Amino acid sequence: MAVDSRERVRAAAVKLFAGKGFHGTGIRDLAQAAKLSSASLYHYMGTKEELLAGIMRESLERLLEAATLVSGGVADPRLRLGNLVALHVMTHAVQPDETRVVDNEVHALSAVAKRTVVKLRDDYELLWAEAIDAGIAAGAFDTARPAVTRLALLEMCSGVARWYSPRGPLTLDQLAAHFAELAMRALGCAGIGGELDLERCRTVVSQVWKVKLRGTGGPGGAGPYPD
Amino acid sequence: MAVDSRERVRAAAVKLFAGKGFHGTGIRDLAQAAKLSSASLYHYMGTKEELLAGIMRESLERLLEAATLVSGGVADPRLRLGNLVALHVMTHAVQPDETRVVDNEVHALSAVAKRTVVKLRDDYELLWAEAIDAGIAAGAFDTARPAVTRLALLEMCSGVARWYSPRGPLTLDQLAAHFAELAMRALGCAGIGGELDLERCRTVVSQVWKVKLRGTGGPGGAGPYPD
Amino acid sequence: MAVDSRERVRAAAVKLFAGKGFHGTGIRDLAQAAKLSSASLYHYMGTKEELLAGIMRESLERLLEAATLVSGGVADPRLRLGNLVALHVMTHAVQPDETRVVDNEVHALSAVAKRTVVKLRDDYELLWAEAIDAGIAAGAFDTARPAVTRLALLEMCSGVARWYSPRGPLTLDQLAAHFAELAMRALGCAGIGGELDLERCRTVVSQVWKVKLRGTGGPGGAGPYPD
Amino acid sequence: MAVDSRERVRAAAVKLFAGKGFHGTGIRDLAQAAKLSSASLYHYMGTKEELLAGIMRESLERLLEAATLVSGGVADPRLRLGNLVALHVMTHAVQPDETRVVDNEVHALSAVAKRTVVKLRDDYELLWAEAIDAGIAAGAFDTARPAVTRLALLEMCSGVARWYSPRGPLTLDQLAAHFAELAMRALGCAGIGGELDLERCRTVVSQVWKVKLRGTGGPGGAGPYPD
DNA sequence: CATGAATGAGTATTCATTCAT
DNA sequence: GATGAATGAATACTCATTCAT
Repeated sequence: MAVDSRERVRAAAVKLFAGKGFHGTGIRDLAQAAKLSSASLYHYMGTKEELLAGIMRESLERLLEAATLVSGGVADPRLRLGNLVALHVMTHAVQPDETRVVDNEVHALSAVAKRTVVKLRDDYELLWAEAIDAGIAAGAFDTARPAVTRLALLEMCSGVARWYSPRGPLTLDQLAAHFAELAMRALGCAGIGGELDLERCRTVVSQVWKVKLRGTGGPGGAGPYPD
Repeated sequence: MAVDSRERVRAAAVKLFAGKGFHGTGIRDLAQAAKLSSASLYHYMGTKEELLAGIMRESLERLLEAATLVSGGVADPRLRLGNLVALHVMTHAVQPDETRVVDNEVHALSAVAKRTVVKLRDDYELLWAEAIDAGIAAGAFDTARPAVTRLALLEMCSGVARWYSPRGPLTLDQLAAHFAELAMRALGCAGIGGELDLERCRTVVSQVWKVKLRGTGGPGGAGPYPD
Repeated sequence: MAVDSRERVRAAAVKLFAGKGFHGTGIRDLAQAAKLSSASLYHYMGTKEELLAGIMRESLERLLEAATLVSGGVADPRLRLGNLVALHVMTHAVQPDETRVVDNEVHALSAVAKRTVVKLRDDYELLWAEAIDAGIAAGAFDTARPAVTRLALLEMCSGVARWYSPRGPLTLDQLAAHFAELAMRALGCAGIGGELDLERCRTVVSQVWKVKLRGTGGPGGAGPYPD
Repeated sequence: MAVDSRERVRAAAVKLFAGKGFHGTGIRDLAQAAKLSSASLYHYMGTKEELLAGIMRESLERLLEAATLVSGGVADPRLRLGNLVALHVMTHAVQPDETRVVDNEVHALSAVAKRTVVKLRDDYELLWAEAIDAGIAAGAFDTARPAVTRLALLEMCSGVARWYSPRGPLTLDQLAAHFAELAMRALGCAGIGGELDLERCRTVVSQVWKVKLRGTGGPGGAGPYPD
């Protein structure tokens, strides 16, 4: 029961912070969404800001762990980056609320908490940077401004959280593959889509976030974006 | 004096809404930033929400006008999209606060205001969609999922507002050219950078936003992002 | 405790609204009078206007119920009106704050609440109108302008709330009897004072308003009005 | 022009204070109704409270003067009181806003201003008291509680300001005559309506308030109260 | 004569948080 | 574990009033 409540609070916070922003979400909103009184809320959380910080830290830790799992030991920089892109896109598609909170609510953090979060984010981006640099060093990638390109690709992939719908025409794998292809093109590198380990990415996302995924299952109907 | 104050309020709101979010910005913050008492603020604005809505509407109207100016009458879809990309990137680089407010604070709008803003955004995106569709129809572009690619590119370009610094190593033109190149690659289309009318984009941004631009001037020193 | 506070808030509101008017009473005044912080006030009320509307509605419902109790089943229109007058006067003497709020603060109500209150007031006045009309039809009453006379009598009786003091020389019964006599004279009808059921009126007032009445007890000393 | 504005302010204040109460009327409401900016308002008034006090004092002075004019030198107490009643009713019918402000907004006055106003009110009521006492002494009036009866009659007559409409079926003279009759009945004194000097009352009201009256002209159509 | 600009103090209401039960 | 009660501080916004122009 306690665990249940704790999770309900966490889940409510993620959804509300994503939808209305940290400052736009009141403690009463949280209580209502978690089916608890606002006083009871405080059995399961510290302050509202600690709740936010916990969500962000945990989300980034999961992303970082997942990224390590899908990129570690992959020698080919192209595949390494491809997996990173696929994972990032899948994560943002499957957990849009968590990722939007991470991406949009840093400003609401205290200086101390911000430091932690920014550090995690930097560690994560380093994986991308290393893959890109390695690809350039190996002559596989071609881009005049690696850092700019990295930022461009990260933003492109993070944007998925803002528009992807699981009820749309794309499966997770199709989505991830398309973005991996876009990334490779951006880096001047012909399609290696067939060699991506999408299943591994899916499995990792599923494990790290403890969610079930519909896998490669077909589309679920007309979504909010046309194709 | 009145005009001055009105503009100070608007400018303060843009900066604060961008930095701390609409709900994170108090009327006292606004007053302090505008060097006015909180009561005096109300000589120059309606409600706080109307202030936000005004900023968003005006920003989108300017973007839409600018986009029409740089894309209208450009027959080649590649050049048309290239100009749209360059303009979008320049706008987000030059006016990062306005564009971040537009991109991040829609949730704070009332239903009525939201409708207006979403309509403007849709009109704007239509210009991109038409250029991409025309490019595909003409055989110039190659992408399996035009709509997904469009969203990916838009997010990629909008992200510029989150990290670009005018004090960094890239000039506006270099930035815009790089993103145009990324877009063309994403659409499977060889570099046409040389034919982009970057000067026209710069002029339009400058006029529409009534700001002076450093033009193609060299880099200003080390920025917050490495290259 | 909760009930206590709720009642304290209601009682404070009645007294203050009566004395200084709705708009003249601040939320801080209410809080102070209810011995609560202004924030705590909101545990026991909705908005300030809902508090007012609740007071007015409840007061009118009680008055209407009481009037029905003392006039229902009384065949003789003279006695029926006499009882209505006695009840009205007693109510205004015993609950001057509630009745003054009802009589003076309608303008502070929102359109919706106003409708409800006016409807109740109309229902109540209908009892008077019916008794007067019946008395005329029966030849017991004689007045050229029944509607005008009704309004005149109502205002005359309501005025009691503005000047009567329980510490004055008149008991409730004496007051009520005097006004019943005035009403009968106004309707050209010889004194029937002896037949009025003042005790029933007193009992009904006492029950409906849940107050103890000194009954027919003698005067308590010199009051604010001379006799 | 100045005089015009001053009168517009006064007129606006009377109407608004009567309709929404002193505390319910903002300085901006006054400015709008007087077609002036809120700053300009202060060319024609002191503080808002002084404006109210001025209105109340002046209204009471006019009423007192008028009452003196219609009752002075009238030997018969029945006629004297009859004239006072007729004048009071006419005044409340013709100037409902002024009289309602006087009757309802005393609580908004400062202690000093309240003293003046209460003194004037007492002086005025003394005229009624003297007439009633004289009538009793002369054996013309019969009432057990002269003071209570006086208060009852005053409230009855003042109520006219709350419901009379000049567009209703009663002319001023009919209204005044009816109330004089009610008063006489209340005082146990047969009809002396025919001897009332209604024309004199009308003239005095007209002069004192500087208004034109439709005189005894017929009814203007269906009004808000039936007869 | 008229007003836009300005504001300190105030408005009603909500905030996140604590605590006794 | 759960919550009704409570509140100091904050919220967005309005008040009556002044004054320079």
